[in-house]
Amino acid sequence: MAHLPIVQFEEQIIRTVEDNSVVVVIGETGSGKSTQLSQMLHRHGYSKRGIIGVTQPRRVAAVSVARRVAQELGVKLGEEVGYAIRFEDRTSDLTRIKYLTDGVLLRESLSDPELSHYSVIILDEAHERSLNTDILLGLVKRLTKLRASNLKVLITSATLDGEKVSEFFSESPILNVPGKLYPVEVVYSRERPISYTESCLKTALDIHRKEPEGDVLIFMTGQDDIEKLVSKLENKIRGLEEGSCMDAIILPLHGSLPPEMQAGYVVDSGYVKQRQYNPSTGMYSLDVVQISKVQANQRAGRAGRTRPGKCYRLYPSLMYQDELLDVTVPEIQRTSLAGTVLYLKSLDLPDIDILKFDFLDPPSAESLEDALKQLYLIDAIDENGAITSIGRTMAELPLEPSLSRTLLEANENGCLSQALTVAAMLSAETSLLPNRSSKNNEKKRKQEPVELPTGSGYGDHIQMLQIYEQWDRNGYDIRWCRDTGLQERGMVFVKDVRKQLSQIMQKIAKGSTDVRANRRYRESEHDYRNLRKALCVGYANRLAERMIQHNGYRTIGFKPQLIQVHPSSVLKADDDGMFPNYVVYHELIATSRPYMRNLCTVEMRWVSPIFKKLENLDVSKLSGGLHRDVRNGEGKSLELTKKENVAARTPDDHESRVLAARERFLARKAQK
DNA sequence: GAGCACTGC
Repeated sequence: MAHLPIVQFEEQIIRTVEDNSVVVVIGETGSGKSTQLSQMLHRHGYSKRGIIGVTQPRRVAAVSVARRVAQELGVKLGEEVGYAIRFEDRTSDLTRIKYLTDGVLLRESLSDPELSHYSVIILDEAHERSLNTDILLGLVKRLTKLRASNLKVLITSATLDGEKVSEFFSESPILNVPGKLYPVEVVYSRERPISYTESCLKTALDIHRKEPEGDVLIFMTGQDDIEKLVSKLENKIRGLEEGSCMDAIILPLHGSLPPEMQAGYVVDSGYVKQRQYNPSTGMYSLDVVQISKVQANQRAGRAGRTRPGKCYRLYPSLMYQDELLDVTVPEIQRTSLAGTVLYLKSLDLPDIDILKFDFLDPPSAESLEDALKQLYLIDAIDENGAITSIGRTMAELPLEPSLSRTLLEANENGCLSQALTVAAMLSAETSLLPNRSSKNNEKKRKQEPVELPTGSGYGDHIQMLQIYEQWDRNGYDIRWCRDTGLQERGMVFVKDVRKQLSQIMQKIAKGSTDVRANRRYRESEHDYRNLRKALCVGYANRLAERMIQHNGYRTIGFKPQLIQVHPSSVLKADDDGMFPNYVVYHELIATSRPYMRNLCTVEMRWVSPIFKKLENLDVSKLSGGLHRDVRNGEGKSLELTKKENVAARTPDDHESRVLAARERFLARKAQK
């Protein structure tokens, strides 16, 4: 510990914390800030009146840092030093230093908005600007005013961008702690890369042949490119003259492969694949974009962890200086905010105007209005933007709003156990299903793979339900997952999520519900009608309508977009080559084309309430009066038209009602 | 024959 650079600053740090309620600590990799700050404050008595909480963006970090600190203090993990991550709370009444993911701290603040158990909150790795960290920054800022006398806040960041955070916390002091990196020499390319994979290949081979021995770490944008480069490198290295240079081992490193690597050389392509959300179309896209200067410096830093290193940037230094953004666009500006807005609404902050919530980097008004619109469509807020009792209950569930809403509806519907399974399966996100085209899978397995259910023609949600039920029938045997090619780790995660959701739902429903996974399939229900109905209510903000005489769909409720069924979907066209008229989708994603991923067929008659709601939608009212003064009159006349229309309807004729509502909706759209 | 980068409750 004594060798960590931060230790020599202890006195200065404590003095600054004593005099200020917020302190920004800039410390590069290896400074020891994650393990030492908490211990320093503990030594100086800050853990006497409350817990010292340290947040981390990732679970592994929370666990490993807690373990280290417990070891350094010579205490048993879970006693004075503990951690809390989803599914795992290793703290006790003795705990004085608590490491936790920032998601867990957000959950805690739902039941304890002033975070009164804590005397100190350290937001670690704030430079990563994860969505949860950004929400916490805003909440903690409020707390420093509410609890000025008994709360200390430390924000740590690895970059030199501390001024902005300091400004946000009304000019709080910034402390700089040097890191423990070895020098890294940066080499730029003379020209911009034409094909960055080709440049990677060439540079890696050059390093291998000409530079002294060492490991090479290459930063690329995706699994596909990585796998291609690995096979190309293998071929080239094999082709090199024997004895002309050292042998090389080539290892792919991406999402599904856990280990962290040190390196002597870094090759930085200058690009990253980034996911971003477009609030006007409701669509995500995955784009290869230039990295920021911060990212470039972090990549270079990876060369200097264990000894001096070298970083090859496959782009000219002018491009670094003039084109790369200083910092990465924070996640809060790249994601759908429905969940975030619902969370904030459920906190009942006195300054209710979500559009004016104090974010370090505020998301666009458009993005917030999109979130409000979506929440309105699924009944989480009313037409004035106030949170409903449904919305309150939804916020208690660790799910995105559409799935929370589905669970509540399913609970009314008598199909909760099924909905729990679907919600848990979708929480796993990274595809659990075997990739049919993957050559490896087919070669590896000698015997015929076990056939998986295909959703009975109702789509991917139903397929997920059927798969999980089949696993249940097989006694949750992990070998069954292996035989069917399902992701084993992923399925275990689903089981954990399902258990957690079941417990919360039982609490909400006061224990009167049956959440057993095997409850439904023993009965004779084959059309999954109630479940699909519940999904239609939960996904009211994600509805698509098939175009006439056409197999493409049009999104409803967004700027209309032509979208296709994703090729990975189990939903196939019927015997006439047609898809169903209406579907709800889990996600819109533009890759080579705009696609809907994970869909469920719904019936026309269930869709009419959605059109009705869209018809009544007035975003200016939802956003708590932002434009209310200007549009007041217009809003009133619209109310009248709506009532007349309701009166004129024949209640029985569902189809014509849907069509009429749809027509009005489209007409209104065209007027705008 | 077209594909999903990370992470979290």
